Amino acid sequence: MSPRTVEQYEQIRSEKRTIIMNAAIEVFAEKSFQGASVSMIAQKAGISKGLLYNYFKSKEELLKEIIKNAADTIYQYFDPNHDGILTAEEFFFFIRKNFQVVKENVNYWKLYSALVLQPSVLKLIDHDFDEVSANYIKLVYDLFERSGIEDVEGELLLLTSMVKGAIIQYVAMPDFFPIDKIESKILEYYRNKLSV
Amino acid sequence: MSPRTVEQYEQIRSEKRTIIMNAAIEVFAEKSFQGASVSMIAQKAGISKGLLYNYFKSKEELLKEIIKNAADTIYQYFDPNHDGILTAEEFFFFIRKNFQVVKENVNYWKLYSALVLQPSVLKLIDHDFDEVSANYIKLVYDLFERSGIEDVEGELLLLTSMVKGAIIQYVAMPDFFPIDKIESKILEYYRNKLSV
Amino acid sequence: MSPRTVEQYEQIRSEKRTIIMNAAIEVFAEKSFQGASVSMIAQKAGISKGLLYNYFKSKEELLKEIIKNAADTIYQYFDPNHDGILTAEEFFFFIRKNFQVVKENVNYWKLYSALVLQPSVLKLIDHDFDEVSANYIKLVYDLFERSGIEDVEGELLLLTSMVKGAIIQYVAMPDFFPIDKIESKILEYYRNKLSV
Amino acid sequence: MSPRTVEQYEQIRSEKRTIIMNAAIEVFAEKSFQGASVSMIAQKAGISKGLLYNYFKSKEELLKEIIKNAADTIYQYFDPNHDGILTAEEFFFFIRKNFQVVKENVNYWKLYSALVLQPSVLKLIDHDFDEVSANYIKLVYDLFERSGIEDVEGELLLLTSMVKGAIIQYVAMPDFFPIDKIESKILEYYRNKLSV
DNA sequence: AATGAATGAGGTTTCATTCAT
DNA sequence: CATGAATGAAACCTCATTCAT
Repeated sequence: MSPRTVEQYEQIRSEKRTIIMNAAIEVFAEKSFQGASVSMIAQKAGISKGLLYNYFKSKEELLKEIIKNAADTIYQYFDPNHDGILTAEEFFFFIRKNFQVVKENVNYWKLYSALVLQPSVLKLIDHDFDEVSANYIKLVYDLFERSGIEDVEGELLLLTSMVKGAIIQYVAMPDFFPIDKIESKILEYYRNKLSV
Repeated sequence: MSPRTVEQYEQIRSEKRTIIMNAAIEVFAEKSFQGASVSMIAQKAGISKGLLYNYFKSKEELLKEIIKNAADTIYQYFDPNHDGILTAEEFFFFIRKNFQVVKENVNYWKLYSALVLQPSVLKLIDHDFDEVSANYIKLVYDLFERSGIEDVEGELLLLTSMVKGAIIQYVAMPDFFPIDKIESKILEYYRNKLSV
Repeated sequence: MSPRTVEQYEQIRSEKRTIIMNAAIEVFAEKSFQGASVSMIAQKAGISKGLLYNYFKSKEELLKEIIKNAADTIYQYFDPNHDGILTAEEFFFFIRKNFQVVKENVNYWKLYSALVLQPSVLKLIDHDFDEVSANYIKLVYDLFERSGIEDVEGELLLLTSMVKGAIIQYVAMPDFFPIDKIESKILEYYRNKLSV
Repeated sequence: MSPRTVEQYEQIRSEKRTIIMNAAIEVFAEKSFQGASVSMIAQKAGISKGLLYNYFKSKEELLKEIIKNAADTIYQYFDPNHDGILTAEEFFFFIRKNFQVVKENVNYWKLYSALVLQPSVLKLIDHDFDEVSANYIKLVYDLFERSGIEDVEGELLLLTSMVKGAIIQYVAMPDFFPIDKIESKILEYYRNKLSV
């Protein structure tokens, strides 16, 4: 009958936050940020609307936290060794990792892809990850240059287009789009280009 | 002040419909279907809410009509000569036309791209165009096969990914993404493949 | 069947605004700003909650408009002739007018008196009227000085206290507090002081 | 670590009750009864919401207890010697005490003044003190009569108005309103009237 | 005695849609 | 054809209160 300890409370909060955020990712992905209601999210999370507001001070805040949380997770995956050099091997690893992360978080990426197209919501979210992303692009740029590729900028555009196009088609129809096949195809393309 | 003829009336109606639909495309693209209010659309179209409902019986209907109308327009562009054969030249024309259409209707494609990611809204709209699209893919398939390309399916996946990836990046940031450059790059890629 | 003219719409809006504001004054006076719900106000005004928001963009805004509107009305009563001189006669008239205005707008003054005690709400409202009020006090100050009153500041404090005390007691219990009697008493007090 | 005695427990409870009530007075004065949340009060008291409900069974109950507690305290100050006679000296003492009590409990009086204007909340609270108050008025009435004052009722109205007006102005702006000056002024007024 | 997670009713606000004019 | 006032359902959010620990 003694009251819960601070640790117990913290664990409850942390676990419930995760439950809510996961529920929200699902509903946002299905209905879009604006189309999803807080009631739906609470219901999917198995809690009352009121409690959701105990954990997140608004629907907007909930979205921000989801993005922030995902960004933090992805940082870890992609933070390259900071020697400033990206080898061809690392590049292939990066591509594969990229697809793996998407496959493991389809709903998150669906949500994120929709946000990218929605300026009015996009401006709500932090863009810390943009910098990491830009750094990575820079490393790939250097790799392409070192590998004797002529039109480096064009090749980078092609890379981002292929990858983003594959991801968008996959998250739009995860049960039908053959993501593994396109992944192989992209890797194959670069195997030739980077003439390992 | 002679009374207007039936034709005149119909033309007026048709023009106003277009004005409303264009306003709606803009607002939908900016705010998403759910985030856009009928008031905003009416205001942007320069008419009253009531009149909007005179032309479209609901917000949903308005969306459907936009999609249908765009599909009709695009039919015209892409309906190939029905001889069942797509030449390499026609293929290149098709790619170029594709990008041109996107560049001329950025907001429409932004809206459409967002819809593709939103199953709950997507199911509202007609999918007549899907068939045309599938036919076209079939023609490209045949062309690739005829051209001695080995992994035809993989190559098709790569094509749709590159194009969709380019489009999505462009509509997300039309002022910054170098769409012409990626267009050239894609064309170049197929110039090699199709060994014209 | 022809649509309403702009004038007709303006009249409707103007009349309904007044109806809503009057309903709100009553409910605010009875329940306080925070204790009054928009539903109550709409019900008392005989309209739907939604319509209220067509006229006032928030409950706060409604309060502000009430205060502003009242201030404007009261300006007219009290704007003195701008010769910068207040005669004893004018002073008596001012006191009487003051009480009359309160008696004719009990609920408004009840609301206003409560607001004065509530800093968190008070800061929402404009204080344009404060200046007019300060000017008036200045004129009374001069009158008292001209009339040979010794402790002018003390006498001013006494004046505002008597008047405000009378008003507060009256608005708290309008059916029981003998406002006319206290009014006479105050006037009598100054008749002696100003030895007309 | 000997177990606490019943007395110790009760003292602890009593002290905590006081802490909570003081916190509540502050928050009620700042935000009004309806605008203050139980969370704010608990936070200001430095305890949890749950514990607050251990001491007071509802927000309403907390308000009632505050009023009751204050009334009890004030009884002590003002319960006159029960000989049924109020001397002029005692009257002056009463006035001074009155202002002193207000100055020492600004927030309580601010809260109380706001309540007086709010019938819907006012009816929640006990009005035991009203009787004491009425008795006191009676004693003052007698004093005025004995002192040869002509319009006794009018003079009583003036008295309550002056005092309440001074208090209300003071509690509305305690840092600016010169309460000591108006206190002297009122005392002076009665020194003349009661021709001591 | 003490905590804060949890609820649910009810508050404020928005908006698709209808309708009198 | 055209207006915008009006509605009502449903959205977001708050908060007094309860309860397991």
